[in-house]
Amino acid sequence: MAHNTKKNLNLVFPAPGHDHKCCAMAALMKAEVLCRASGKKFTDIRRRVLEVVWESHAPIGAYDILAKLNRGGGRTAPIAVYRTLEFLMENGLVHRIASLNAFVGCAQAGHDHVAGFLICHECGAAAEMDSETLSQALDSELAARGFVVDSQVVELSGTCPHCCAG
Amino acid sequence: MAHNTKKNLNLVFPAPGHDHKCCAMAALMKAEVLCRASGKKFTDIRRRVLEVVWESHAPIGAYDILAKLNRGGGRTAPIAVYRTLEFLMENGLVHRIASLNAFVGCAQAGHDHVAGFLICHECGAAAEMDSETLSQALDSELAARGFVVDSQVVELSGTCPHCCAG
DNA sequence: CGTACTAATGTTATGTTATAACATATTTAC
DNA sequence: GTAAATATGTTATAACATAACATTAGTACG
Repeated sequence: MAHNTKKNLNLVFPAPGHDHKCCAMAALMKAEVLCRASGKKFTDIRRRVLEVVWESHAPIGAYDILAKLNRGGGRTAPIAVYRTLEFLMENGLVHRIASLNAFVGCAQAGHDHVAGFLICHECGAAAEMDSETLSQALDSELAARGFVVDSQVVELSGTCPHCCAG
Repeated sequence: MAHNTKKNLNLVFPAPGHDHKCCAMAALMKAEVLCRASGKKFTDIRRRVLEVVWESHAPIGAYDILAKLNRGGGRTAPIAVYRTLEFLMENGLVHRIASLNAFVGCAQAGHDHVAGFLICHECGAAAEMDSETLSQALDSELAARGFVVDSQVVELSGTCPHCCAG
């Protein structure tokens, strides 16, 4: 079996000087639209957690999210953050990065994809790697050997293009 | 670029009724040999932790290891387990499974490989997947796009052949 | 041998990540 | 408007991991 992965590795690391407000804004609007479409409630805390997650492209820990929510005197509890993250993950708005115990905004919300991640340990940013073809090929190879995959964690750490150049 | 992954996915889930004593024994002997060869000390606690890890093919948490070390009245502290696991990982005798916060014996100690894991959520067993070719291909595709990989976490969960059959 | 050095382990405390259990409030459907 | 479902609040604790420093056990070399 031959396959060319080139066209499928749809990987995008945002440039250092990009207009990040746009990323965040777009993500929030999309979240709102998606929730509305599926009858889910995009409540205040859900919006605020997602805003915090989208403050950068680097995965952020639950307790760091908590601290940001509570900057200025809030009293939100850890469990509230975890519950909210669970909701956001179930609805494809956030991903968990197991190797970092951290969370990152989903760059392709609404696409119902299986994502892998590239994590730059220089700038901290994580990019989704959309390698559906590769992953499907692997899964079917495995299935042929009797192992049926139903979830995956693929997290590659290294240096991103911008930091390589930097 | 074409590549056939078939011959490289060297994946082995031990059968339910296999003689596990042999697995454990072999792993311990190999550890001893490797340590001797590299001038590292295979001390008592290192041996005992590795024994516990090899009690099964299912990844085990650090605190579960601790509990087993202390069954019968020991007073080993958590840090001792973590230090020991660090040593065992540095020396290629144990792997960490990030998605489970758990540790598993290395099935190919001494080979200096980059491993991925298949984890069965029926029986709990984890098998190393030796897909050097696949991984190298992916890494070079990524390098071509400017991302230089230097470590990876690949953990696929699903149902193993024995549990599929069972 | 013995002493200085390094590696390994012990001890105590604490930091970090995540969830359980139950109460209250808000929304939705009828 | 009330019951049911959903969402959030409150308190406590479980589970995972490391920091800082003391002590012990090997090793190297005079």
